[in-house]
Amino acid sequence: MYIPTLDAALVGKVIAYYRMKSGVSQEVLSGLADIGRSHLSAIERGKRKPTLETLYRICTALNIKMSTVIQKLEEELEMQ
Amino acid sequence: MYIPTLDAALVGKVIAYYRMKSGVSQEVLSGLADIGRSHLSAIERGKRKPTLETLYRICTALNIKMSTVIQKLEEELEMQ
DNA sequence: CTGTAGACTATGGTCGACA
DNA sequence: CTGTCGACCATAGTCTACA
Repeated sequence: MYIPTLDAALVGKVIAYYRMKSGVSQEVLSGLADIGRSHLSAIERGKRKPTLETLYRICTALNIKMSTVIQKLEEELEMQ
Repeated sequence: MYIPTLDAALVGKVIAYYRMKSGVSQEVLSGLADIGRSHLSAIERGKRKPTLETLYRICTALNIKMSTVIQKLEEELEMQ
């Protein structure tokens, strides 16, 4: 069973979408979620994939559910 | 804004739940998901937290959606 | 405000062996 | 079948600085 790797660009796209929807900058979000700003930048650009922990912190800071973000991600994945 | 760390034990509990529901051993699942068995063992016991990538591989191998697992996790988190 | 880069640290992940 | 350990390697994540 071959499983393709998770598309980092899609993950970043979805996270950026919800951040912008909340109208907050990377700077502010990274501060709220307590993660490095340059790292958040890398995640949104698909240069890095977050751990579940990091996704959790981002979602909590944005006051949205992880499942909401994951569902959006799954929709994007299906479109590929 | 203080965000508590994600409870690794809960994450492991949920993953173990869905693995057992599928009736597959850690050995088989780690093989299907192409991740190390000792690492899967550590995740289920809450000794380590997976990356989004790893969760994705596990869910794909179990033929379930990540969002399903995340929702279950969120239910558990709310109960705490 | 965001992208990038470098240097570094922490931890996720692999593999083999054994209870 | 699962837990654990040790040695390693890979990459997530931090921080500073500058375009």
